[in-house]
Amino acid sequence: MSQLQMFNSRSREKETFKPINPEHIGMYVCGPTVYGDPHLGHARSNVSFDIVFRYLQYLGYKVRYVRNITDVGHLESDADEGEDKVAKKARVEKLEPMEIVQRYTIEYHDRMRELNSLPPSIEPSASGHIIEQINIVKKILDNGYAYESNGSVYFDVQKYAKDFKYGELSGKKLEDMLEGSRELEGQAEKHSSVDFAIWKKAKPEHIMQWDSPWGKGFPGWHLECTAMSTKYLGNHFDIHCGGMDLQFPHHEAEIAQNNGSYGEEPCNYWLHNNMLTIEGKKMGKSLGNFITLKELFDGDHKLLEQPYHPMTVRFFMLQAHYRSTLDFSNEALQAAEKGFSRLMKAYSILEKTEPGKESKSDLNFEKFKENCLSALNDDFNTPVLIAHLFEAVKHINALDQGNATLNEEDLNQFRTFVGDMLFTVLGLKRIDTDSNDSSDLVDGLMELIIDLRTRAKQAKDYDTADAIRDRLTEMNVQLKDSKEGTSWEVS
RNA sequence: GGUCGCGUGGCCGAGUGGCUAGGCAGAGGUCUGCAAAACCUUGUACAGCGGUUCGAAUCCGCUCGCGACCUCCA
Repeated sequence: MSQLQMFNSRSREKETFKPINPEHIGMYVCGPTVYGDPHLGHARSNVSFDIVFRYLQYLGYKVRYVRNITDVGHLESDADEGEDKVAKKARVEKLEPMEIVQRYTIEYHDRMRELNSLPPSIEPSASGHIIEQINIVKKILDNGYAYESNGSVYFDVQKYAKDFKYGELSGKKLEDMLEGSRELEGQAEKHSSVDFAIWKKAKPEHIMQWDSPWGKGFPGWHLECTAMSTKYLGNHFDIHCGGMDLQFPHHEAEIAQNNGSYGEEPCNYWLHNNMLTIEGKKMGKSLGNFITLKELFDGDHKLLEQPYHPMTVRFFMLQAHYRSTLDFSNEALQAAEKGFSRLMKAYSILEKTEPGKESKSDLNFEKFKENCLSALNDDFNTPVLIAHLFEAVKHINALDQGNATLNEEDLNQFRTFVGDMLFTVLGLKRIDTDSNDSSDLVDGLMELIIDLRTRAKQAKDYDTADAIRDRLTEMNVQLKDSKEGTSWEVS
């Protein structure tokens, strides 16, 4: 059996995963800044690392999954200038900042639940860890890697770079960064353009501010993750995840802060998911082409031809590798919708399949299982896993059509394993599209209609039979004739 | 401008020196009164030009095209 390998952004290589503790794993994911509706990009990141969480658990590890809520400190525009995102939204909406935070945190949770992502073990918020953040600032100051300037505290990148390596994660060279930048006239708070704020002085009118040794202020954006990851996972843990766009400056700053305060890097493995594109362009706030999950699920956006079920969206994302860019289009999502439906129908058949006396099938279960797990072990390669599961669909259909049989033991292990892959690891779940969610009355009426049509057919009154079918089609009710009889589905 | 990545069949998307990716669409078939659905079978490919090699979509070089980060974003 292959070992779990993951692509470590830190080394730019796939590495065999070796946990710090043989049983327990610490995993930190950069969560959302809760100042707006969760969008497709949030879903991609969330689903990508939900798979990591799920698979590690499937392998038997006990995983502490910490994912933060950023509710203060994340500034608009330039790294250390501009307004706090949450505060700005609060001003625009004429609400308390914490009302904004509450609203969008709930939105995020609701959407992620619809995507069937598991909640993290701990979900700390930045504003709830001000004391911890102040303590880290103190440590960094004590170690000499930061300086106070006019009530703010800045990380001294050039001094830090003398003792540690800076820029390795994102492949940046400090000289290049210094060369390419110019000092801002009259804004000499920062000694250098490459320095970043770890504590920011608050203007009197700033709504969110706390007392600190340096006066009233608020923490720098990068600091929260250092404070909360070290608090809940220790100074050095296993896996840190986030979007590729966070690699610089956010994660680079985290490494610097961790080194600058505790003298060691935060984690062994850095995992980054790639961006989602819309018509080949990155989806982004500034481009105005982002689609919120609510719009996607409701079909309420000018780019959308129809609503897409959260499970379709999840499956669509899992059909691409998390480190590849994924291009969004109606065509691609509709293809995913059909493929997903086929996969789920096959599992339903597998559930109902009766065991035979002996096994007569082309299925090589051990090989199939190994293929599936090898795919996951190869840096969580869900598209390859899904390809193998579609191979299983062929075997399942063969069982259904009597072209193959499995004895009870073989059938059970096959069914259990396929179910584990689909539901436990990939986190998919079935969509009820057939008569399951309709009322007894509708079921009864449909039974009556189908019976009348069947009688018409038996009497060779095809005009009536076709009229019934056409009228139902107009109402989006599809009749499906088969040897066993006629069933129906709302399309 | 600097740094990095990508270009696979009608569409999406794996693979990364020789061995079928897969899904959707298309084509053919089974079933059916017909159709749909379902199931089975199946064609088309590695941006271009050179090079390395017994052999390259896969390695190297160049060209073209696209994108990302460097500035808020998952």
